[in-house]
Amino acid sequence: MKLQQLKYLLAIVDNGLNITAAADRLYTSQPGVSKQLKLLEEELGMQLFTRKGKSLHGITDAGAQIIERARLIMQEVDNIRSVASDYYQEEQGSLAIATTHTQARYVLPDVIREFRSRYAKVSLNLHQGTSEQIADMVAANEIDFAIATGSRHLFSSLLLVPSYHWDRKIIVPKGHPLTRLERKLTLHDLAEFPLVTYVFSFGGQSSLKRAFADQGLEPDVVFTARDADVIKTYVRMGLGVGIVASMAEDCDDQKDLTAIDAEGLFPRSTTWIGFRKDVVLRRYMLDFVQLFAPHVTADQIDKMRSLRTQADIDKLFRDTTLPLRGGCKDKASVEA
Amino acid sequence: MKLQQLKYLLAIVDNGLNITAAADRLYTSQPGVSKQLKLLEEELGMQLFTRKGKSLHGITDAGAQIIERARLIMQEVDNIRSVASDYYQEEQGSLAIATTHTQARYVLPDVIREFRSRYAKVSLNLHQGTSEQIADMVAANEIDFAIATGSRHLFSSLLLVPSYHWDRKIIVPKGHPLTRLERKLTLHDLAEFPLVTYVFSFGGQSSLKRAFADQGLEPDVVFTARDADVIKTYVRMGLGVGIVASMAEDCDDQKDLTAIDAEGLFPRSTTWIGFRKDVVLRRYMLDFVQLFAPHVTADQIDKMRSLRTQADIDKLFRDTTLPLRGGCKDKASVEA
DNA sequence: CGCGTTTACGTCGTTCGTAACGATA
DNA sequence: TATCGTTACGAACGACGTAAACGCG
Repeated sequence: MKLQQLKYLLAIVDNGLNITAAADRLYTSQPGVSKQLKLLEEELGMQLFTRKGKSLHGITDAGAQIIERARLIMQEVDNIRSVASDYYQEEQGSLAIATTHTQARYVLPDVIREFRSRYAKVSLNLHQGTSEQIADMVAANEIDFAIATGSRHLFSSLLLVPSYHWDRKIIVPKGHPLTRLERKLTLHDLAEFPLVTYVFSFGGQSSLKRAFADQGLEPDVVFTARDADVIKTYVRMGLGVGIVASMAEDCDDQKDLTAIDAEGLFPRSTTWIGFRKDVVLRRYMLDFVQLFAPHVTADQIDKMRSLRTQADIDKLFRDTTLPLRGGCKDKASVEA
Repeated sequence: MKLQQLKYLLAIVDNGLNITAAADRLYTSQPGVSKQLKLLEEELGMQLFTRKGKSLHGITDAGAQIIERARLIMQEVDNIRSVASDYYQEEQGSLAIATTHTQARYVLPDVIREFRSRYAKVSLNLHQGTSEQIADMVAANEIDFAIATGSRHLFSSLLLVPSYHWDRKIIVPKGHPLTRLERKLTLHDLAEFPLVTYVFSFGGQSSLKRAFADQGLEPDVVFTARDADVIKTYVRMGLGVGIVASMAEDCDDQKDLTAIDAEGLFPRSTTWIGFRKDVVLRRYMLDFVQLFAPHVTADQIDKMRSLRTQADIDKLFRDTTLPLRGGCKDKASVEA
């Protein structure tokens, strides 16, 4: 048995049992891949795949178990390389992050600026998508970190570190009736207006819709989008009242928009950063987590290296209070 | 990186960082091993070992992590072979069992006879030793199953399946005063006589000594041995009263010895069979467990394949009542 | 006949064992 | 000088890629 045979095996599986496609992906010749598979099957004394003529057509029961273990092996091979690289070239490597628009647009810029200044040689890859798309990238082992809100059920193969809380903000054009409200805004007030908010992808059941329903209200959602910038654009057009994540409030918006704090109106959300249980975290990766979730102590970061279950993580952060993230830092002008 | 390099690496570590010894163990040349280590270190870009002159003298920090992962990889390689072998040659393989004398001499013969008749082609290796020696064999990954009583703290890397309970039996020469006792035997009665029993290797603190101490008694242990046959021999010589595991009562003993049930005098013991968490169990191994612990159902056996923590095992057997093992099957004659 | 796999074969790089050399205590 | 590791080198082996054949739809 050779590591290369296992690598080829996984490539075949990951390319729909098409040896030619696997060979292309591996930048090698098709007969070579074919031969190594044959050799592996001969050594193990069994067929890993069922055949239909010459083509591979399915995976045998034992084959499935073997493939699973082969994945584990290749993962550990990567981990060995990681440990070694971390040792002799702390500063070099790559970091792939998958996240949603809100994080990528409003939260990560500061984090990434700081990270880049510290690790100029680490190449960064930011992948953006819905929670489901992020989960797919996780499953394909294409990313190092996933950052999202809620949707924990989609990410059971990751360890999730809770990073911060956030509330919603109501975005309206300047001079909108809601800005003249003397008292605290209520859901009833909101239900009076057409609403513009996120496509309900995160959190499964929309916590937003439920908040209205709990008060017997049915909101008039006239438009949904996946990102706050689009929502704001339509709010500017007067299409309706925007409901966005508090981080999505931009200081620049204040020229023509007013953000109203919606703290308490909707359940508070928690954003987490997650990484695969079975992957070695390099130094710069740990530092990234700490930059993203600054409340995490150096001690906690070091302990994370060895933890392998979500229960361990939960225990580690049990007594930690998460920060609450707002949007525009210039508080005075927001109030004005 | 090649699997062979990892294999060589582990051989070096397991032979006290002596490359020559590792090469001998691997049935290959010393320069070959040396070279592959060099290549591995070059590929990883770091030293796995510290050197003193040319000799290896220690393991670097990162090296230790890498060695650990290499072990995992080689284990999974073995597991892949196991899965394959189980698939195409159910009947062939080997089975190494480490256990104490009592099991090997009195309990396993029946189990192994049955096992051999079912799997004639599986080569059996029975290793005998104290709990500590068994633990060493487990650590060296030399055995498939460990069977012992108590001593759970020594076997945290194994999953332990509780198999049966047993009490002690008191062994005396025929016509001994204790055989003429009209009432139930007590510890006070026993404390009157010199005692012959096991070396206190299993269970750490001797539960036997404690039982006496709890009643303010100090037993006069005149002789200890590691196995019941030796104890019986000395009981026959009139050295003292023997205290042995109930399984150690042999029907043949009745010619010149009398066994007295000591149920209730000492805490009941539980014998378990354990296997490494990280090893694939082959069909014949599962069958062996079932032969050894017949109260385990086929369903439970199948589930064991996927369980990986002791808590899972405990849960699986929570509602199972263990059998109580005695010695000589011919009850009537024992009473006589 | 197109698609995908297997077979055949020449080339090239790697591994292996032997033998000689080097370093250490 | 005994022990242990490295270097050197020729032989054997294995992996790779190209070209051609095969089997299936």
